[in-house]
Amino acid sequence: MLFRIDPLASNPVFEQIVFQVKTAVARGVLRAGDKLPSVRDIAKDAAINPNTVVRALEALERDRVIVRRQGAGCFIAPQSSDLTVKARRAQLDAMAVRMVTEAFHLGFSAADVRSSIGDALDQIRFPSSPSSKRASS
Amino acid sequence: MLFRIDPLASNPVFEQIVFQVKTAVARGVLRAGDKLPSVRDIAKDAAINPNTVVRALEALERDRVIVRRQGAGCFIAPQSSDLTVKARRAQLDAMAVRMVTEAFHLGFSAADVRSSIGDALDQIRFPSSPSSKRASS
Amino acid sequence: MLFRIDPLASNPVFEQIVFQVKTAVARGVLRAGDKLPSVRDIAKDAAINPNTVVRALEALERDRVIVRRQGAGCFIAPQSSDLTVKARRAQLDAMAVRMVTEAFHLGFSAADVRSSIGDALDQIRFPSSPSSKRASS
Amino acid sequence: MLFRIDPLASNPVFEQIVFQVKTAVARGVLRAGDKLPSVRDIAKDAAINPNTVVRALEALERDRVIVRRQGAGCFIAPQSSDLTVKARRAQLDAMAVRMVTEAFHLGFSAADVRSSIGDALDQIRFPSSPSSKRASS
DNA sequence: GTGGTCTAGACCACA
DNA sequence: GTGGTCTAGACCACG
Repeated sequence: MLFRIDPLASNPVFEQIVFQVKTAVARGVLRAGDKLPSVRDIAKDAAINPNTVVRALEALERDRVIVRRQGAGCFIAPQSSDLTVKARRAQLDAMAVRMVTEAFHLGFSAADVRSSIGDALDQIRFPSSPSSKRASS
Repeated sequence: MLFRIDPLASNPVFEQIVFQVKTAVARGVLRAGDKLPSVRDIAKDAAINPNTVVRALEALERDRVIVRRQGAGCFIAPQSSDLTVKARRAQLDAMAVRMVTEAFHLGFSAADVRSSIGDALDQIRFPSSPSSKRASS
Repeated sequence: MLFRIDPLASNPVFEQIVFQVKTAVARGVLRAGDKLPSVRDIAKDAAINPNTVVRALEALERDRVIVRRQGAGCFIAPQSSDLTVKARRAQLDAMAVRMVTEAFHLGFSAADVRSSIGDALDQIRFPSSPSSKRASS
Repeated sequence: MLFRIDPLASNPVFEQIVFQVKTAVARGVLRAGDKLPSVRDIAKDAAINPNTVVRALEALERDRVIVRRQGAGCFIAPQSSDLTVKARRAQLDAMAVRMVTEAFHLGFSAADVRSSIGDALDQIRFPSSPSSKRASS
């Protein structure tokens, strides 16, 4: 897997990596058990500092997107979350409010927002059982 | 108007102020021409440094949410985006992809996302002329 | 790159920095991707406070002249205006009216103004594609 | 004469007054010897603070656009300047460089700038002898 | 009274 | 090392 790092982007490099892995997982490009390239390979491919790659992997492990096994490498984790339903719901709603507010200030209508969200959802490979209760606790 | 600042939150204090003003405008609590409290008053209310308030107001002026007038105060600006349709659309879509991706990793379904967005949209007071009403969702 | 700061000038120090960077870009001295000196170096060179430099860089980023990347530095951005043609044109015309009016009160003729503008234009390195070549002057 | 004050403008109120007087003179709407309304009339018309009007008149007197006579009122002055040719030329060129630089960063071409300046010049009523030597000293 | 600018010095996040 | 944020306190310009 290759990462496309935009050196002129406003967000940090490590965050770009994190988001690209998350996107790949969400779109089914990466699946549970898949192995990520080594830190040094990622760093060489993307021409970035290995420490930055490590930071990205730490963030991904924190979010339970990957698991890091000593000497073996990093693997995509089966989807799970250790957050409570309430906490997860609060995060989702906060993101929704934020997005909708910014969209308002950009001059978009409610229909515009729904349309954009719809387009984004179409690119995601959701698990077969579409219930919000599948995540743990 | 009062600001609720969480000094322990991960996002910067000045950004919390920015978002709270944007939310108030989007919900119709603040309207074009309304005057914000003075820098000193906001700082005292929120128990933060006046310079931090100034930084928030600078960001709000940059986003055309308020105008700052020396000696007079800060006022909510009439909504007007000088940005290209293309640039605005790109921002909206990026936010949508980001939100949907994060929602996926939190274990939510497409229906959950649509529902959360719908709830958030219900709290916004959009301008009277509903521009592009496209078929969506 | 060195900055020449006049602490006694009527315009703010941070604005002097902003204008000097913009001039350097317009004259081709600085090009897209070029790295600016660090905040601390600029502050030391110009004998001003680092926060003042930061303020200048924030203004330059707002105007899309530079991008700031945490931990990496500040870089000249590729030229790209996300502003509406109408908004940009309004800004240009306002500047023209202002300049011409002030020139009149300084006792200059129309020819003087055109000559001065011509001299200034000769120092700018415009992009290769000469967009709208309208009949003028 | 009435002043149009834009409470949402970025520039100070007193500066708006100054510029409107200068524009009126440059366009021949106001001529040497014409009397301006009293401070209190201007303040009442524009719904602004009398002190702000006084500040504007002081600035206009400093620029030799008007003369203030005790008890008589303010009058448009015959065009003159106490600046040296060199100083005036420097001011003109600085304005030109500034305008051209900003125009560059807005994405305009040299032709665009010349055209905009030409339009602005067409609105000015220059004195019959179009020489830059008519101003004093 | 309002906001605008500048200084000095601290601590944190990113590469 | 880089920039990002915050505090504290000063002085000036505008209404």
